[in-house]
Amino acid sequence: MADNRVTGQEGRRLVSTAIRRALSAGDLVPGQRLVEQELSESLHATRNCVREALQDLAAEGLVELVPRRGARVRVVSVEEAIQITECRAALEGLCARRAAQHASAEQREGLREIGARMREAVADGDLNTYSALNRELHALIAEMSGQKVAGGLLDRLKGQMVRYQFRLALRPGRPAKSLPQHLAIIEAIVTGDGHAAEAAARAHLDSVIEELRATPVTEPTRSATHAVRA
Amino acid sequence: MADNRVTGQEGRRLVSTAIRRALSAGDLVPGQRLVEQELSESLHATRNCVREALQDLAAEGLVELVPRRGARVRVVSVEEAIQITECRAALEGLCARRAAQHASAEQREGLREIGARMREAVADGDLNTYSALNRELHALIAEMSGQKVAGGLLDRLKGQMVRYQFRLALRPGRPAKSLPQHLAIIEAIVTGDGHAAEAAARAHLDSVIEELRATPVTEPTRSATHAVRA
DNA sequence: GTCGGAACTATTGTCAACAATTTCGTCGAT
DNA sequence: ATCGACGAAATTGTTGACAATAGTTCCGAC
Repeated sequence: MADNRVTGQEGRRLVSTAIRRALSAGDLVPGQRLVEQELSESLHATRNCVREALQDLAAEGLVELVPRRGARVRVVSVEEAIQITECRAALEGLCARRAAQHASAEQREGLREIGARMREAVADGDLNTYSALNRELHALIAEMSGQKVAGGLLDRLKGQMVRYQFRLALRPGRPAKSLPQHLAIIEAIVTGDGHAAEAAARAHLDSVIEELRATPVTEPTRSATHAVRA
Repeated sequence: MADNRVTGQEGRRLVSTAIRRALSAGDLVPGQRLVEQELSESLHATRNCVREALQDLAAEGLVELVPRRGARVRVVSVEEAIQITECRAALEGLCARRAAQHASAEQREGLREIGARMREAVADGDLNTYSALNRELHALIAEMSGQKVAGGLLDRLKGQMVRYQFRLALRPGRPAKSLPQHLAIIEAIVTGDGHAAEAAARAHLDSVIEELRATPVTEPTRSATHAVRA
């Protein structure tokens, strides 16, 4: 099984997840070219696989596909990141409201637990755990709301934000600011106050927007030709 | 140029728009199979074109792509249509608010004009015109808001609703109910009252949800194999 | 008559070679 | 030195044939 090239629709999925991973790991930077042959060699897949995987990623808004000129990692400007977050505010507000309205007792208990663990993580200064809990919280709220459509849209939007989310989480003082916001969302949902839950979710993401506004402009990063690890 | 088959990325676009059109015209019903060869013949395109177009449509949520089993027109349940409309409410609320906040004087004037024409169309009982103005209004608000991301998501969501939108517009008494709602949205945006604009947009779509709830269940429509006109 | 299975058909998936296009470097003229 | 034209290399796009799979029909045994 040394150089058995991956193929078919399975390979297509493998290739796209490999690129996705490389993207969120920072191995691929925005603007970077994605050459089909290079990828097919480094990932041991057929060019066809790679091609189709790139189409999928383009449909998700992760790469930009210019005809006859190949694929690039899509550059998400700060302005666009702000707009994405505004959409997230609207959609997560919806999810929070619905979650508050009809969540089971166990689900509410689960929320409370995540809140407690978040408090702990921040107290311990454990950024990684806090970041993971953050994702877990937002995902749980989306699931609790029963809003599958909104959940799908949110996944999409978050996928396009990987770079910024990474950057924001590392900001000094960020956890101290976001923790109470998260706790407020949890409190409102547990209490069953839909209106408050929506307001809290919106307030949280408005704060993220504030943070984004203070983001230094990113240089267009034209070069950086490097491979994706298999 | 009788049977010069369309090809390439241009053909891909042509095929996908042809299918889109057939879909919203009702020539293709939910659940219907889309066989690559049939389509390539009726649309004078290569199978490759059709294949790629189908991928695009699947990415937009218009068709369902089952591996080794081909493409079908995706069936959108009433429940899902409701969820889609809830997302629309959240996103159009955002757009209305932003439009109210920073729209130019000419844009506000344009809104007012659409409102007047809507009134006329309803008074004349001209359903087609009213329906067209409806789409125009929503599109204009999205554009005025400057929210490109939200606009893109909304286009996507509306695309999945074609069948229901068609059905709802024909409902007796529907225009009489929706006209004042549309006028309220316009009024709030023209006035510059973001909060009211958001509330009005939401109220409008909540009313659409009410209407959807009163929709009879659609039969799964399994058969109906018919061609797409070129 | 019904069930199971075997051939057959219809349909999608894959590939490798070829075509077309862009990009980059080189060379010559001004 | 700068600019433009030309050509070579790199890269994407396209095609048609073939492989693999799902669906269907038909036949025979019980």
